[in-house]
Order: sequence, then C-alpha cells, then structure tokens
Amino acid sequence: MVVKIRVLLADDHRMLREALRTLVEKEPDIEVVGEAADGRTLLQLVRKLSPDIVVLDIAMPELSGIEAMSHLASRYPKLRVVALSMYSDRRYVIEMLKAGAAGYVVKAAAGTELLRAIRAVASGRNYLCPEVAGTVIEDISRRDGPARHGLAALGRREREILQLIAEGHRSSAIAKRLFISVATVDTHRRNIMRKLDLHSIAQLTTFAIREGISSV
Amino acid sequence: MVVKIRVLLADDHRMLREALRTLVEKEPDIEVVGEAADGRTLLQLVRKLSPDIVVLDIAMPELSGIEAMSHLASRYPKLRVVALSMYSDRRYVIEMLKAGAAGYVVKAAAGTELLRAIRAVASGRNYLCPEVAGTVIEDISRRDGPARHGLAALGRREREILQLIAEGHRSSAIAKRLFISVATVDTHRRNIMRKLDLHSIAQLTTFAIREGISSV
DNA sequence: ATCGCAATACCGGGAACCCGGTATTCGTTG
DNA sequence: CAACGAATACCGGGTTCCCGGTATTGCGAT
Repeated sequence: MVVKIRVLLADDHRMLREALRTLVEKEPDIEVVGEAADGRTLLQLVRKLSPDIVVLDIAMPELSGIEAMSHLASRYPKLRVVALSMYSDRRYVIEMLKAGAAGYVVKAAAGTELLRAIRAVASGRNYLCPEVAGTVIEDISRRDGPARHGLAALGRREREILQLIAEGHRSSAIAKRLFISVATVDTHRRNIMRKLDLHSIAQLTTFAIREGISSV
Repeated sequence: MVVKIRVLLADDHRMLREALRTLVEKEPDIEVVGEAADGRTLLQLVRKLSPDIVVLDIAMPELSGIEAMSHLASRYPKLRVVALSMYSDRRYVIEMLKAGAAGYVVKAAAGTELLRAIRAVASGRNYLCPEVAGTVIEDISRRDGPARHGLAALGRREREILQLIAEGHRSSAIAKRLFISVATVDTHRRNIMRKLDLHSIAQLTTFAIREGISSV
C-alpha cells in the first residue's frame, strides 16, 4: 500500500488545470487533492486540505503566484511548492525561488518534467527543469551583494498593493478589500513610489506589467 | 468499428500539448494524430497527416495562430479548426472567426468544452464556448454600420493624448507640450475613456501597452 | 447648403492622488 | 537588549483626476 503524493494544482485556466490533473493522475504514486483558480482560493485550500505539494502557476489574478508563494512559505514552512510558468526569464525564476519555491518548471518542458519535479520535491530535494537550470547557475555566479533594486526592494504587502493599483483599483477599494485604511494604502503606494522612483499611477502600472505583476 | 475524429494539436507549450492530448485521448471517439509547436510545423503536419480537426492555440511563435488560420482556410477549405485561447476578448474572437475558425474555446473553460467543440465542429457545426458566445452575439447586434471599437474608435489627437497619459505625463504637462489648455486634455481623456469604457489611468495605461501605443 | 465629427474650451464639484510630515507596534536580527 | 524594517495609521495641503454638464469652430462628406 503506497502512500501517494498529495498535490494541489493552482492555475487560473480551468482547462489547463483539468488537463494537468489528467496527466498527473495517470501516475500511480500521485493524486490531485484539489484545484485553485486564484491565489486566495489556493490559501484556503492549503489550509483545508494540507497537501504535500502545491503546483503553482506564477501568473494568477488577485494574488499573484509570487505573492501566494510568500504567504505559503511563511505560514506553511513544511509545504513544498513547484512553480509552473510560461516564463524561463531569470527574474521570475529567482523571484519564485527566493520566495521559497522548491522547484521550477516551464510549460515549454515535457509533462514528464513536471512529474519529475513533483517527485523530487516530495522527497525533500529541489528541482529545476533543464530550461532554467542555467539561469539559476548564472545568477549565482553574478551575485555580488545584498543590494536590492526594483521589484526586489518591495516587501510582500507592497507588491500586493502594487498589483491592485496596476489592475485599476482605487485606494478606497483596495483598503476595503485588504481590511486596512485608505491612509495605509496611500502610505504603501508612497513607499512603493519612493523605492522605485516613480511618480504616477501610469508609471506604476507600466512597471507592474513589465515585472509580470499585472497583465496586459 | 467507429471512425475516430482525427485531431491535430497546435500549441507552443509542450507540457500543455501533452496534457491536452492526455485529456482528449481519454475519449473513445477522438484520437490525436499529431502535435505542432509552431505555425510552420502546423502547416507541414496538416499536409502530411490530413487531420479532421485542428485545435489551434492563437498565441504561437513563427506563424501566429491567426496567420496560420488564414493559411489553413485558403489551402484546406474542408479542414475544420477550433481556436483555443487565453483570450475571450472580442478582438481575438472575431479575428479568428473571420479568418475561418469553426469554433472558439477559452482556456478558462472546462476541458469538456474543448471536447464538445471538437465533436460539434467535426459534425459540421460551429461551436462557441459560453464565455465568448455573448461577445459574438454582441458584435453581431452592433454590426449596423461602420461601428468602430477599441483603438479604431479613437481619433488622431485622442491617440496622441492617450500615449502621453500612458507614458506618465500629467495633464498640465501634456497641455504645455501640445499648446492646448488643460481643460482640453481633460476633455480628450474623458472622450477616450468613454469610447473605451475605462475609468482610471491604470486601465488606460494597460490598454495603451496592450495596443502597442506605449511600451513597457 | 447642411450635418456630423474632431478639436478646442469652459463650468462645477467631489474624490483621489501626490507628497511634505508624523507616529506606534511587532517581529527579526545582531 | 537595541536597532531596523514592515505594516499600520494619521495630519495637512495642493493638484490632478473623474465626470456631470455646456459651448464654438472648422472641415469633410453628403
């Protein structure tokens, strides 16, 4: 009687979730215990279902994959996450790994890469698909100190608020949504602008799109 | 002995192709005869394999889904194509339907929608998933003249001002630059917003980037 | 000639944004 | 323990944004 790896899938595209589920459930040692379409639902399901592994798409609405990753890492230190993404760009890879992901697989890779990642991560190791392994090695060889620029200078809450601003929400709506005051939203926006040296909503929006926090 | 619907899958993300293949091949009346990762390979495989149906992702490298669709429609009039996309936006839907697609399904839909589309299209009918059916109906009910949508609805001056707004310039700076009054800038911005049904600078910026008026 | 649209411009008012400053609390790290 | 940063929150004031309304002029098409 083998113990199955209990996997939760998080991707906003329903068809892809279902298709990935079908692919993964062909494996006798893996079972999909749930699916989440956005970052918030993901957090709820993790609490409810206690999966072994989360397969987490980076580009998700509301609470982006990166934000969700940070939340998961702080609240569930034992949980192991495999990041799944269209992007093999260094920015995304490093960001997710820093946020606590144990694996990173691009959608251009074969389905077997995802299965390999799930099994490696479930057994306590980390996993990078070949497409991004070079990226990470290059980043390590470039690392030259704790200076943080751009997106890396923003805290978790700041990134969350930046996404909502860039998605067109007003401060009052953001405040209501996050159960904080409008003054706090304003303060965060100001801090974000100071750190990024930006001075308008348009510039914030452009930055957020460029950094993949918000989509076009 | 039932005749299977012979399907060719075209999507540049290998993992998704494989996952979709797994999903589709669970059906006894459908078989996947091939997979293409880009528009050129797609054309070659269609010639070689003569599938009944092509499931065609819009966003592909080399030859985009829309261009591939046009090529297929002119060279293989009997071939039936189901467009598969992240986008439910009217622009893409109408464009693909005009290019000759017999069906359109978004990735946010359930996997069963794709199966339904394949079967409908294979039996000679057209298929629109519910998420875009309203879009098409609205487009038809609007088709009462030279109605213009999105960017096409904007005049030269409006486009000029949209670009400057999206680049982060304030109304006062735009006014000074174009030798007009701030009130006029405000009026233009209002007209732009009305035509595009947008309500904030962030939304304008996102639109401008998407339309290539402004860059990230 | 007439009409419609683009470009220009204004009134008014309320809310949001931008930014100067301030503060407290909590958790982490040295 | 002390220091620092993140998160929360406020004061104040000026400007900009959003949007209700209005208007005129010039040009091109019919």
